[in-house]
Amino acid sequence: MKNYILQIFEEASSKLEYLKDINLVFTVPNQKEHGDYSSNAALILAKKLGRNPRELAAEIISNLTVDEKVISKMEIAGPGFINFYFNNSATTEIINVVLDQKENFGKSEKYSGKKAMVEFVSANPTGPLTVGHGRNAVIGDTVSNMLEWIGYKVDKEYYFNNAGRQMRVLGDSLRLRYLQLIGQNIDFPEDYYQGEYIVDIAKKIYENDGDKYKDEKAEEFFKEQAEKEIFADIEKTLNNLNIKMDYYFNEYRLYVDGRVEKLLDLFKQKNLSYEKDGAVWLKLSELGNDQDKVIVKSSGEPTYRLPDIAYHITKFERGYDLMVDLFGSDHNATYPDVLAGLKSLGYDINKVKVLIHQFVTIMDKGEVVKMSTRKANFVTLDELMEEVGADVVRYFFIMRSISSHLNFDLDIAKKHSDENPVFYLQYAHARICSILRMTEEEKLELSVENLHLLITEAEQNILKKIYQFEEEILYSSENFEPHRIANYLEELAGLFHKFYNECRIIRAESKELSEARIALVTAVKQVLKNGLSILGLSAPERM
RNA sequence: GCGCCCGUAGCUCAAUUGGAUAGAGCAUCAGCCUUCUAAGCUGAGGGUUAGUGGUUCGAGUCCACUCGGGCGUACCA
Repeated sequence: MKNYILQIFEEASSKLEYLKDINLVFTVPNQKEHGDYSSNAALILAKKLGRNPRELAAEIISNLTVDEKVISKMEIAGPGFINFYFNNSATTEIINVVLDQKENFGKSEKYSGKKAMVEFVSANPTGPLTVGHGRNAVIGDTVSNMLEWIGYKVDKEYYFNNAGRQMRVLGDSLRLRYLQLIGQNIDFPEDYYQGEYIVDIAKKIYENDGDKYKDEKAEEFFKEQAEKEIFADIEKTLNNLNIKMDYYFNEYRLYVDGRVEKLLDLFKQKNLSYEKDGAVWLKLSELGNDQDKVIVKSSGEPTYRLPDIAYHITKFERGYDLMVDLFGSDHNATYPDVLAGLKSLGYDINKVKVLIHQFVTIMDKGEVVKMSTRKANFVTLDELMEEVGADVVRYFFIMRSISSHLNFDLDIAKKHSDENPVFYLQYAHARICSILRMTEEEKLELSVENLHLLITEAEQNILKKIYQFEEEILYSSENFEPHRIANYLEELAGLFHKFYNECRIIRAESKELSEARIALVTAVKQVLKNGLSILGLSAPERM
């Protein structure tokens, strides 16, 4: 429908040159009395051209050539909006489209042929994924799905670092737990990893090999064991969340391949770095940032900036048209340095989209739970999923805009309550499945022969909503706003539930109407299913 | 101090380049199942969009300042 209006505006623009000067936007008005779609073009042009907006609106309307079978009415309203009203017979056409395209309905080709990478989770293997990581994981996976729906070929990548002090402390934490286990009296330092999972790994080693490693001096063995076990655990958690990474990228590789060293040379060569106090600094202040930052410490060890820039260079070299980085807000100070570094080397940083999501606040029994992997007072994602299920967890994490803080109330989530919005969506799907099972028994069949019978307000509202599906996905995806899809689905489910309460499907006024309504609810079912799959949720046939 | 994000109904949150009368869910109250799943539907109450000023035909949205909260502000990542 929107495309139709856009088309007639484009036709008119050959006569009205000024229509080419603005970005045409058609919105669905809040008030039903304001029509099905609305344009504010005349208002915007009025300012530009210094003319009366209502006059302009009249001029635009008189230059639009419309098919009366599609649009029943156009009118000027308020200060100069142009409102469009659609014919009922035109709206039912969407049912045929849905039934024809099935699981592809809503997809767009706009970015087909383009490659995107979404880098997310990227937690170092120092402990199980927590609820805190969950939001990152779910947003990243959903954004990946969305980009695929608008045509991108998407790779999902997990970047990690298994070197450095963090990991040494981790390895040593495991070693001490192991020694405790075989009977040695050892003080466990306070600033070591306190989590029970370390003890579990130690037990596993002990059960397999006894005290074989009691004299193991090298930290390497324990570090490797810890990393291996923790990574296996992380992958299992992601798998439980229905997330499959395409690649795991180890920062270490950047050193082995000599990329870090090469980059350092390049900065030096381009006179973008200098030495001071025994460290190497990047001239970020010359590149428009606040201050210069260290890229190699006086100890000779690079800071994260150097490998991070080198890592992003590999992304460019791998030919991605779009690179999405997803971080929690605790990283919001780091990425400008990386981007500035890339830009100084001539890379097009418009291709890099950095998404920052705000933190999850965990509420338990009315109190805020402070999270720290080191101190081990966290709730793991697995624990949460065991209590409420993966669908609920996924939904909770994307139902709010990513720039909003998210309150995760464990008490409510654990209740497995009927009030949960996920169930509302899934219930609509299950309800339709149930109806369709019964129509079979009643020997009623789907038919698109009499769709013109779908004239009630409840039916028309559903049809218009379905029309908006593709544009909603496109808008949400281009703007990286997964929560909008959840909102859309809640609205569609709501319109269906309302329809269900007002209209009979089996034993409607006529057999023809029944069969047209079967076509309608089959279409709704398909759209719900498609939307749920973008969100990575199941579409149950029974509840 | 400085940077980023946020402040909308009792609570959790929505709200297409700035658009028309700011919407949902929960909670509260009142209704709807001998008829396709009541995990549903209908109705009621609930708001100076933190505050002040500005920009304009029009501001929850943009600008300035104030207040309040989160995250940063490392030779940690």
